[in-house]
Amino acid sequence: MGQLPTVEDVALLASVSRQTVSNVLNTPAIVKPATRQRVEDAISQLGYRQNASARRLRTQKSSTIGIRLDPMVNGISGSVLDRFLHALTEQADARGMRVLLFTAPTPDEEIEQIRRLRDGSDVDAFVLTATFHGDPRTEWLIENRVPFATFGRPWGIDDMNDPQHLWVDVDGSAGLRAATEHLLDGGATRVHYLGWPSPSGTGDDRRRGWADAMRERLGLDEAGLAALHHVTVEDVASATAVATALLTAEPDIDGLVCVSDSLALGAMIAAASAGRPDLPIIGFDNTPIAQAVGFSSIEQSLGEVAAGVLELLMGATGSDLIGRTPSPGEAHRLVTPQLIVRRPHNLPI
Amino acid sequence: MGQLPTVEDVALLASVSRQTVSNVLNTPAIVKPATRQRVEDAISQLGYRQNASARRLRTQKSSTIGIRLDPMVNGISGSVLDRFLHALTEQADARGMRVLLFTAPTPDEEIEQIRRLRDGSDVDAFVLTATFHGDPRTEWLIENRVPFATFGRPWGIDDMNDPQHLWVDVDGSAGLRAATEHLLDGGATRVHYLGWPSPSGTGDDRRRGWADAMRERLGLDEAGLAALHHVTVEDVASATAVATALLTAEPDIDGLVCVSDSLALGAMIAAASAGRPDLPIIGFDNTPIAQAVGFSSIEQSLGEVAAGVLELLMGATGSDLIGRTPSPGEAHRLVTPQLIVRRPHNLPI
DNA sequence: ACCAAGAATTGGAACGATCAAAGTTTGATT
DNA sequence: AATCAAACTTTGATCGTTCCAATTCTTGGT
Repeated sequence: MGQLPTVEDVALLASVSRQTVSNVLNTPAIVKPATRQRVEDAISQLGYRQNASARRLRTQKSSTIGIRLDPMVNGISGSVLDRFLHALTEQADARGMRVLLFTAPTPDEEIEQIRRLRDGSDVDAFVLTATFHGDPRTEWLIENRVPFATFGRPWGIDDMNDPQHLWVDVDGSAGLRAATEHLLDGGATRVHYLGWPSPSGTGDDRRRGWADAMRERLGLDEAGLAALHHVTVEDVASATAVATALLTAEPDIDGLVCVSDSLALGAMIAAASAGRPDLPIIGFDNTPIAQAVGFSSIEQSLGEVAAGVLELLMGATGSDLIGRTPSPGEAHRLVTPQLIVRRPHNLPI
Repeated sequence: MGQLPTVEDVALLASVSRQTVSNVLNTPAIVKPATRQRVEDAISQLGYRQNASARRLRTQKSSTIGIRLDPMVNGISGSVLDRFLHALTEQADARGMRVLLFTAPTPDEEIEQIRRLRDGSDVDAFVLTATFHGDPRTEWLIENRVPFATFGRPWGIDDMNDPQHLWVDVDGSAGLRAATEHLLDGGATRVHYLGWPSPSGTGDDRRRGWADAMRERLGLDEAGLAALHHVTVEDVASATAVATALLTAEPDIDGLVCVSDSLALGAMIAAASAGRPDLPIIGFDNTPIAQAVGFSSIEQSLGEVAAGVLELLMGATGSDLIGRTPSPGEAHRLVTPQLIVRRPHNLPI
């Protein structure tokens, strides 16, 4: 039980050279089947395992993806990043990649961290989350030719189609359209929307899904939409207050779609409190809270997002980082979320 | 902008040898201050960064801690692991360590993953979470001399004081005692407890805090305690049902402490629904849900837990993994959680 | 049988850092 | 001034792997 076996040991046992062992490991196709078998036997007999550090030193690749653990992870929607992380780790593993975490309180310090991890050849590609308008990180990454992909599209109009910026995002608009149409199909006609203050890339996109559905199905104009549109910040208490006012002012409301589960929870509380426990309310993210309290919500398939990110970085089935030249149409991916319908509610009647 | 600079380049610029540069980096104390300064200038002038792979290959250490991303991460308490991960990453970084993620659906597959990461010298210590009674992982790790520490104490009586098993845990008993005493101080006398079915290491420990406080303050005997003790699984809907029954059967209840925020949420819903919106309810974990809905909860200081884990693995201030011989009394750490009091509730009145 | 062309395999060098041991300078002591 | 110890610097070897160029082995056509 002394030293771990090396390629040398395997080669000796299989009566071949180091390089042949290496070939079996890296390019098995060029090794004659009989030889390959002998080497593989030796490998499993010795319990040999490639030394990652040596391999990385030689190849100058780390087979590691870096991702920042968002400090804003708390809050009801925190579990989204969590689930994404899980899916990413799992799928990266299947491609022989590892996921390394780091933290940074600000975008600038994140860039500094990225530089450190990169220069130390600790990480060879990055995944960014929570992109925002005018994000300095993507600019820096492109400029310094660091491979990366983002979960979240860039919210500047020009950047959106930049083939150098690989991104995967969830089609929030489609999600809210589906939610709205679900309510309209159920016979509702006064479906209100509770969203975040504009401008918000994500928020405005989601609102559009609701607005489009309402326009198409009911022929509403902008003024009609504006009358059904309500705004509040991402906070349950504020949402409860706004929704309470809404319910008082608009007693004929028969459906409410929300930009997030937090707002939906606030609305649920307000509805229960106002004696409207059966008002259909739909949230976004399908967080544990939606499951627990029992309201419908729009579920992002984070597995698909993770798969998309890896595909953009590494090609469809590759296990190596792809060069930074995706064909223009292939640099982006929009994943369609799914409406999870829940009834009845669990809040007090 | 061609090659990254190496120690050689730095040495050349500073007119010293490779080794002197290495000494400045690793054991600065033995280098004459003037020389050290010259080397440091050269380093920052060239923007030199140590190559992690080379260093690891030579030293046979990866400076990396592995942690499994729990598949059970969903659920209301999921954010606990999340926050722990964040704290761990941050503090590991301060000690020059990195955190690598992996996943595994079962304990046995987790062991297999650990073996792979270890043999490839990808990771040199592991942090385990969610330990359970008769956990095969800790046994395997001890047997194979893989450095590790767990967040969560071992729930076998023998293992608890094993100096080979480093662990940090939160003193759930102290947390529930504090919560209970807070209610008793406020004048309550009929403080019920809503917990998980026994046996559950964590659950039974938390119950003990409540039971001790009630015994000491009110002189209750076992029968008296049993009458105030209610059980349900970790699920909001079940908790709502049990709490509803409880409120009907025991109208004189004037306080309820719960083993988790999920159960507390269920109880909140039941209380609001039963016309007892002001019944003081206290949860555990201080999840986003407790903040959002507005009930008191017991907060685990995950920063302290992370610090404790690293301290056990690496010594008080070290930046190297410590040998596996902690003094017997120093192998464990129990962190005291803190009661976060919230009023008023945000649920409908 | 012979040879060329391709497939399969080999040994030496290199990746960039640290270790170990030998070499040099410095400063105090006699 | 000579000597010696302590402090610091230098050089060569090494970690385990893959790359590179050279070599040997097959195979099939003439």
